[in-house]
Amino acid sequence: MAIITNAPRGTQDVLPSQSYKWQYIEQTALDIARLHGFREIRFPVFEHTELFNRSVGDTTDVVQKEMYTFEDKGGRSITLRPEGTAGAMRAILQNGLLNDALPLKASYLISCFRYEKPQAGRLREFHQFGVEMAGAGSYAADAQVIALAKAIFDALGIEGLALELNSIGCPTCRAEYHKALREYFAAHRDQLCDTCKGRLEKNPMRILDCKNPACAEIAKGAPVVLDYICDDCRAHFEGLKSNLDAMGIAYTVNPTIVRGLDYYTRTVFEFVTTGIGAQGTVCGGGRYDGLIELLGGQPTPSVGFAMGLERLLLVMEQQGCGFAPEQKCTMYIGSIGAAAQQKAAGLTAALREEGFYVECDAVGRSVKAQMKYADKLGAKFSCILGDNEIEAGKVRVKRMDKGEITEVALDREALVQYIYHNTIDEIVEYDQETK
RNA sequence: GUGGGUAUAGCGUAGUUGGUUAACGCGUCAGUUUGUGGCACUGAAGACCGUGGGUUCGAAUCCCACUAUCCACCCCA
Repeated sequence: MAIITNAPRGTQDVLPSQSYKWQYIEQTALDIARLHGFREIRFPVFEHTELFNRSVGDTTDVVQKEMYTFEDKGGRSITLRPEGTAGAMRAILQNGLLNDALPLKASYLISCFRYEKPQAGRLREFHQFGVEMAGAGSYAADAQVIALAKAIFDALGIEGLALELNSIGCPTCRAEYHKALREYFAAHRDQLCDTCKGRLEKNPMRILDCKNPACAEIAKGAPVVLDYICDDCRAHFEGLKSNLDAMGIAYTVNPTIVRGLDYYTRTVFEFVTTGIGAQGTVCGGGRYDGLIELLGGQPTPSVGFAMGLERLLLVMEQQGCGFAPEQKCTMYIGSIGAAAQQKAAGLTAALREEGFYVECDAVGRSVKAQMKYADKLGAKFSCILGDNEIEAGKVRVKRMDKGEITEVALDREALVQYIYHNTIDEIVEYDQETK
């Protein structure tokens, strides 16, 4: 079969047999966030390019080489969102949401686009769940946001994610630190890799993150941010740590976490795993106290995180986590002949109104083939309607797992009663299991 | 952007000293006597062997290029 074209590079289809996993993850994240007071916000897939240049930072890799940017027919420069925070914050500002009681708490479930080389856990179109908490500058807000991420992982049954924490200070003390770093690395300039030589001027903190063995070795002796942050930033960081301790959330301080987006200040954190390949960051976030002001609003401190849904799914599959199982067909109503087909269609519609998942023949198959199909659907019950049944007003309903056949009156209420009585045991069992 | 692996029906695979109709499993569809699934059996559909060049009498098989995909670097979720 000749297909016109394949899906674009780095994109992925989610097939009907897999979509329930996505629905489960999405619903769980949304629900848990709701318990923490975060309500969903939706905003455009594309924004003015300027928004990302300004907020994400025009020296970052994301902006410099990974954005899907194009000119629309009105001559505007438009960019497919490479992340969620910029758009969410823009929407929050534009709609005046910060005029209500603060903090403003919002969650989002979005697709993002980055022109990168695809790899395990890295796609060109990928999906994120994230939250923003604006108007709360306290370390307590950081702790709550981190606790929410943790709660979502727990609810999904994910284990063993390591929380790594760092503070990169505020713009004032970070300038001090940059200076110290430049001095240190300048002394080792010859041993640095080429990219790091470039980073020396633009963003020396990135050198700390370099995987090149030579750079990593030099970085070991480099000044540590935490030694340079100002008293306020230090107090914030210490407060966060003790708050996490109080909540029983384990973490390690990792001074090399830097984050690739410019808007971060003070707290930065990641939840990482080693089980799904090289792209082990499942969730990343931090504080961005200057972002709203940068976008033209009043100075408003904010925190948030984003988690990669594809990576979350990889971790869950790797760990054998359960997903809410797909709903199986409750009843298959087969038929022989046109009159019976009509009757079956009517009954099917009626039982669907009752909230049952019911199927009937749409192909015109033989009785035997219809039964096979019912079996493939995993139908709990089946029956076959023909002239005899219509005349007698009764139908033989088969319970597929046991093969038992019961004669039931051919009407909506009788069938509902039958289904109810034959599934009540399972409902009770299920309730007991979930208690 | 830089490396390395891979590319044969929907899925998973076989197919080397290059030689006629490209094989197998799963899946799909139909049937195995009259209106009842799972097992078994029979049969059918389904492949321009990634694309384009080249070598050769002859290429799924050898060579080159391209593309896609996977993994890693990089970057990040």
